[in-house]
Amino acid sequence: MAVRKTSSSEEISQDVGGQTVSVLLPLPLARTYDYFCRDESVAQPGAFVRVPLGNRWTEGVIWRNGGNNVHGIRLKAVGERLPAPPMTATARHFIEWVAAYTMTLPGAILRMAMSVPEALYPPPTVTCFEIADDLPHFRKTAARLAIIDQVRTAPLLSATDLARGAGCSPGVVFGLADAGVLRRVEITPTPPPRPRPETGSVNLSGDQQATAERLCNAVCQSAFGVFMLDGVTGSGKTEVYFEAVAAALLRGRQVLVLLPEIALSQQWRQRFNARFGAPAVEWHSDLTRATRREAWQAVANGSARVVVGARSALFLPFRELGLLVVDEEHDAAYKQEEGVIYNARDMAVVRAQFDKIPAVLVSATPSLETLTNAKRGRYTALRLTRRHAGAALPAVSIIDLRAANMPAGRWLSETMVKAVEETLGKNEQAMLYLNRRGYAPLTLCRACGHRLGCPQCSTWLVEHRLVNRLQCHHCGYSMTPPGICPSCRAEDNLTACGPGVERLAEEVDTLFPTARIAIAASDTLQSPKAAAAMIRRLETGETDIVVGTQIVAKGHHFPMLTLVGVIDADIGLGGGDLRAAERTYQMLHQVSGRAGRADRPGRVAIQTYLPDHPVIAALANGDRESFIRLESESREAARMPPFGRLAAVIVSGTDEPAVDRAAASLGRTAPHAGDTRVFGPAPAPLALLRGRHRRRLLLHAARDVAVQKRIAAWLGRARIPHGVRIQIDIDPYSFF
DNA sequence: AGCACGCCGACT
DNA sequence: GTCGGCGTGCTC
Repeated sequence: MAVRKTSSSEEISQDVGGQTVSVLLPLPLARTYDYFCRDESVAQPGAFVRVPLGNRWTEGVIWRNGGNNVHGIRLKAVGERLPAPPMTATARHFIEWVAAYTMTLPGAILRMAMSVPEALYPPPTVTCFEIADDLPHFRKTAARLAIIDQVRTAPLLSATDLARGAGCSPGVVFGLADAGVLRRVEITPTPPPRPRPETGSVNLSGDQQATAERLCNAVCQSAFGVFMLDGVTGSGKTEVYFEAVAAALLRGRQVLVLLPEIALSQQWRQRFNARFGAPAVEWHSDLTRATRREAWQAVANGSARVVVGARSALFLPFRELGLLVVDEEHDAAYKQEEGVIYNARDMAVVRAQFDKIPAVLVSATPSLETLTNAKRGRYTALRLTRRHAGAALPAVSIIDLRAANMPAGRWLSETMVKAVEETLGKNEQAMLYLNRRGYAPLTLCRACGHRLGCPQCSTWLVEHRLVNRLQCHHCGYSMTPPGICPSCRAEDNLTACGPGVERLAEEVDTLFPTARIAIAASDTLQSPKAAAAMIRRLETGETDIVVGTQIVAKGHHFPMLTLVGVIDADIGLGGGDLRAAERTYQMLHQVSGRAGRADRPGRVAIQTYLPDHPVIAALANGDRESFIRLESESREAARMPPFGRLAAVIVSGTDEPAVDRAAASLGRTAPHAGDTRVFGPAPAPLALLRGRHRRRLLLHAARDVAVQKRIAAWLGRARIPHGVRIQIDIDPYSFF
């Protein structure tokens, strides 16, 4: 068989032996690219391969045998097959499904599944040391003896680790190795320790036990099914689903637990370690490159049995997934708003369906979507209604700010101040919740009324006094607060408007000068270490009052924390957001759950100008059911999700008139079938973001309409000018 | 996503 | 006279 050499050595003509394969590349390309494959053993669908592309090389996945019948292109040959285990057919179908659903290119989804390209190659080895068989004579120094002692107690450690343990420099280790006392051994990364299902099993109450058994049965049947685990704060939801995790482990299956904010889940980790005697493998964006590679490989080779991760963990290369848990399933953090726009909770259900395994959606305040699916019988509802150890739910009181006559620049009403005083008087702790970072959300000029906005986004700059900056919370922009008004040049007339947690802490400090106050916000607790330290100070009683944003609402229990004060319950209730009421309810319910967990009864005080709002009323009466019914009825009447479907088409670009023209043109050609309507174009939630102007069209359809087809047909007719980008957001969340 | 090619401003 | 800015276009 003649191989015709071409100009480039990897190019090859199609008429020689071997076969053509379609390779999906982790790039935003419209379709798979064809390559020539000489070796039958390489041409396996799912195999990770290295292929030439232009003048470079890239990794990809053989998507199928046989090509696209491209004409006039000289196919290049697959370079090599990579040693990573091949992608399962299930994973490939999942990628295609997500691409079709989100209306993005399959390559963009594959990129999420191949986020660590170096993990496709053999892991680098680490040089470790053990004692040589025949010890030569050598000079015995204190440091050398300390190292030898280390090697005897813990063999096969790296030079760095041995040196750290012996309290000397790694050079000593190399010296001993050169002297023939130690032998070098090349070690591949040690697999993560295995969680043991039998380690710390706990005594579950009757209804906890019954619920756990339902989940365990589902795990053992290895069939698709979705469970809504709906339980009040403190009802032991985590312990219950841990039993299902144990069941999956016993059956030799992998488990994925999704958490909305993994970096701040110290308490979850502690509970997992206590129950299983080993940590879960973590996956989130803050991992270092090396840790990411190890984690990816551990998942792919099966040594990672339980993974706890943020939404992107859904695209890890599990081979034998047996259970998928979405904790805090209602949390908006599951919605990815940039790049590929998807909701990890919904995609988790789809992945469970492809893998034929149970998915458990866990929350104390399930989303209306999940509640409705349970009501329709698509999901199995499991409810835990009792707080364990008999802890009572906190008493909720409403503070009507209309009657409080709040002086300007003050945000704690007299009633709230008294509640904090009483709490501190009993040597208990208080949490004041205000979902606004920084010192003040707005800076304005008293002389001319000018407001300081971000030059690249349609947002106000937020003052962060602790770091003396004005910051945009949507792009990286920040500036030093100017002494004069940029508009009218008036001096010393810029004034902070409204409170953020920093300003609230200032007020608290003047009111309670002896109290020890902590500020907890995502920007004051950037690292998991800082967060852990803040939590520890609360646990040990070194903090009396914590002033925090939603970061404090997540599941931490502090036995001495008995008062939760909500400073402004009305943030987020205004505006036209479809889920404003639902989200506010979920947030305030969650933060309320921080009050009084052990034997001390908790109380919650909520400041509001809208005491009659259904959300506030539901919180005051502890009546979730009527709130949900009301919310559900109003959504159903408007045919809004989950009783109808929404999809947003976002038109963006730097050239504002061009964006407007493109958006208007899409508006004119929009589909208006009987069951479909398009609203807009209107300025998008952020009309200017990072220098790009944004317009939005909103497609509203009946629940059974495949909106993707409608949108594809609509956009297929449109001519989109250069420089204008179209993004599609199926099931949009944010409406501001 | 990279990376190259291509046409207009400040340097040796 | 060149070096280089990033705009647009292609990669089997």
